[in-house]
Amino acid sequence: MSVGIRHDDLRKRNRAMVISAVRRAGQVSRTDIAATTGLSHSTISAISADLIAEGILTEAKGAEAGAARRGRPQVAIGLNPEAAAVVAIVLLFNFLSVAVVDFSGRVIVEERRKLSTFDLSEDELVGECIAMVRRQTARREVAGRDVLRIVLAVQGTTDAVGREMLWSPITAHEGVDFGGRLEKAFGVPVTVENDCNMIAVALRWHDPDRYRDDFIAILLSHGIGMGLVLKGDLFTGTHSSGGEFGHMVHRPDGALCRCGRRGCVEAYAGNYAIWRSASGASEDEAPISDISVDDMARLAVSARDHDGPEREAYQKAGEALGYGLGSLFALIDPAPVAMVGIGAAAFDLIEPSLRATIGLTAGGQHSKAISFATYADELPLITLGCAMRALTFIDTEVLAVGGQTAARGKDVA
Amino acid sequence: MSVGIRHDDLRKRNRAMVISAVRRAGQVSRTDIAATTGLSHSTISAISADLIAEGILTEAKGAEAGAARRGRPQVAIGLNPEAAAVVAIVLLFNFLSVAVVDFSGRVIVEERRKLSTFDLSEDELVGECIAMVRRQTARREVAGRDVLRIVLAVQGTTDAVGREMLWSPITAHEGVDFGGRLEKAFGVPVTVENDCNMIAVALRWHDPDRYRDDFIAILLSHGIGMGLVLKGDLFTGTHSSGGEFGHMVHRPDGALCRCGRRGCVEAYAGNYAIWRSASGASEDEAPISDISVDDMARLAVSARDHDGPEREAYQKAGEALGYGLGSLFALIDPAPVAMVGIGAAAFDLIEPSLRATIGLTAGGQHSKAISFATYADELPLITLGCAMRALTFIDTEVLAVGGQTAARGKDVA
DNA sequence: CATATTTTTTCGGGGCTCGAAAAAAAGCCT
DNA sequence: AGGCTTTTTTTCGAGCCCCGAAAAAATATG
Repeated sequence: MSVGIRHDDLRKRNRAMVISAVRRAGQVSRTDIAATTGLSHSTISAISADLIAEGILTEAKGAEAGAARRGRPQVAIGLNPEAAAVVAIVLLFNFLSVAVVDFSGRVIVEERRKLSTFDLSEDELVGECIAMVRRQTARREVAGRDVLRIVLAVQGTTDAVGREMLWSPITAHEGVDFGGRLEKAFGVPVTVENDCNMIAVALRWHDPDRYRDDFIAILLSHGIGMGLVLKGDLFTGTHSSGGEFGHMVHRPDGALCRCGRRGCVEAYAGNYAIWRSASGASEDEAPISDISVDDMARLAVSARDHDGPEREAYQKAGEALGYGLGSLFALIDPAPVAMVGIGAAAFDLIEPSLRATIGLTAGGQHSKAISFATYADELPLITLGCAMRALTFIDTEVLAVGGQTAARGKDVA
Repeated sequence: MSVGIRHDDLRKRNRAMVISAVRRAGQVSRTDIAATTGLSHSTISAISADLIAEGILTEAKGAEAGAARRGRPQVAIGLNPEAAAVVAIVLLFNFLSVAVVDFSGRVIVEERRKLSTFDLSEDELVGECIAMVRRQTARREVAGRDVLRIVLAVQGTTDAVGREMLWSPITAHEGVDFGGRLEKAFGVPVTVENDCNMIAVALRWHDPDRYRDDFIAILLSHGIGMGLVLKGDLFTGTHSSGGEFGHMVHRPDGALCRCGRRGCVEAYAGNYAIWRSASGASEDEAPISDISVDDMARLAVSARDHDGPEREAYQKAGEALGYGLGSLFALIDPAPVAMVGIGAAAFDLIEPSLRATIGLTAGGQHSKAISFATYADELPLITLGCAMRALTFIDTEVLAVGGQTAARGKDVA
């Protein structure tokens, strides 16, 4: 807002522009970069020469597209996979995974493991993360790679600056400073992010045509989470990761929610809520926490098979989601929706009542035009989101250091 | 996202930075500008010399602050009031006002008038606006001023680019192209904005300490509107002005709303809803539209005087607003709230149930810390918002033309 | 093998910001 | 009163950066 733009910022920004153009396109010619950035050919030539000299980009001479057009052929520029590496940590209920990703976004090594998150002390929880990162970065496939950044995604709320996990359903501990503790352990910048926000980030890279400037990712699992991209930017709260769609109020004084309050969307549409409803239990009954993916899959099969409380439970979930989305759309206007997670595998059971309900709301005008897509497995998306977030951070920091100094360390060797 | 930053944009941006620094501060020295923008003294000196030469800024030699400090005294720089003028049009239910405002933000002339908006044809509605603008800009106080921009605020939804009024409670006509038609009439850029959004813009200028980066303005009048500022930017929907807080769903299948749907917040908290509820009418009864400000004032007096349906009606309104805010806060985190309009004059009747209710929601954690302020009269705020929006537009356009060309027309004479 | 075509690099020019030094405009002190 | 100190503002040269035009490079075509 108040900070002016210095003369040397200019190069910085334009370098960032070039890197991000290459990251988006994969392989591009200088001419194309000039076209998409609006900068002149001479500028692009100078900047890309620098970036190649610094080992950030590479000319891909092999594998000519062979368009066999007249004139000097374009030379494709791509990201140098060895320019850097990042670590993506995903911490969910009873589950931890770590992936090491190269500068071009390819996963080099990965580990996934179950663990009882709720039984661990705060130190143990952080320690498990650190241990797995150490184990994976020590593998020989990673040897020689410079890990420049770590991003950890966790269920629950995080602070807006990515330092702490404020609250999470995976543990009773609150305000865990994952950022600080991982930074101390590894000496590289670390941010902590909400899992659904990372899903949203991932979708943009996964399918940029569908998920461009405005869309919604809703995670249907034990709880209900949301990641929101508006006007091209990830939406976060003013202090926290925000976007607690699952805790918008569906019915005042309604069903008991895992959060201890009543009537939240999640208290109707979370796995535990569907399960509770299907089993005929009272809405006042405390949510249970150990419903497996297989349990939910069987429940869906049963609901598809015959009419009954199971089917009705899904229908109620659809209603809650429909009213919630209706209210959300009243605020932001309708946008494409991605349904992610095990609940998305039962979206056929949810969709009819969801669409019917959303049509009753102001935000759901043109409800037929609202498009839903489903992604049953959230983990790959969360990992991808973490990786891309880490990489784009680097993209705008490599540039900052770059230029004359070229003090990126590893390249000197 | 994709557009690079050219070399000549640099001056443009820094000129804009200087102008906006002056607009915020009113009267500032070059040294202060250098401090707030982070640019060097030499740059500020050069830019401010240009802007003064172009008649955009002026040195205020008179009225020395007289701090009597040692050293060369600062010379205060301010906006040149005669550099330009803008027009603020406010179109509400049965009401129209036009103000002409100078470059420094002072109102030069103003007219307010009642008219039966609902009985007018589309052409008449636009015609009334044009006529009043012509009348006011023709007054001798405005003589010689160059009107560079017009902003019209209207109740209801507008499109995100500020061209059309999409829907409004003040008329049955939809999709009225106020932007295009006013531009044709006056030959200057025109944008159409939502009234509550302009209230939010105004609050930032009215009380920048309280309303800085994140806050909510809620208009409590016949209907319920909202203007939202998040992370320093006015929040709008993806396609429309968005922020239809009044049409978030409070109770599924609940009270009949003016919009024809059921259970909206507005159907409990709008004037017509409070009136309906206080008069003991069914929630299914069609909303009436002719409740005067005086009627509502009397209703509030009666509610304060004795327990009964009047008081209960306000309490229900507070509940609806509380659940609505709770859901909103779940998405964006709590933020300061401004209650605006005639309903704000009865906020004492609403507040207890509102606070109690919001405390029941996930978004309402720390509900005691949420601060409310009230502004009973919305019109001055809407006018101020339009004016400031128009002026800040000019600030970033004057600069674009400025520089060597100096083709700002009027100055040449 | 010369020509046409397209991409990329080179080169000079014009702008912009910055830091340092100079100039300007006071108050302070002897 | 006059020189000194302090603070603000302007001036000036240096260093970058981007752009446009022209040159160079690399390939298909005839």
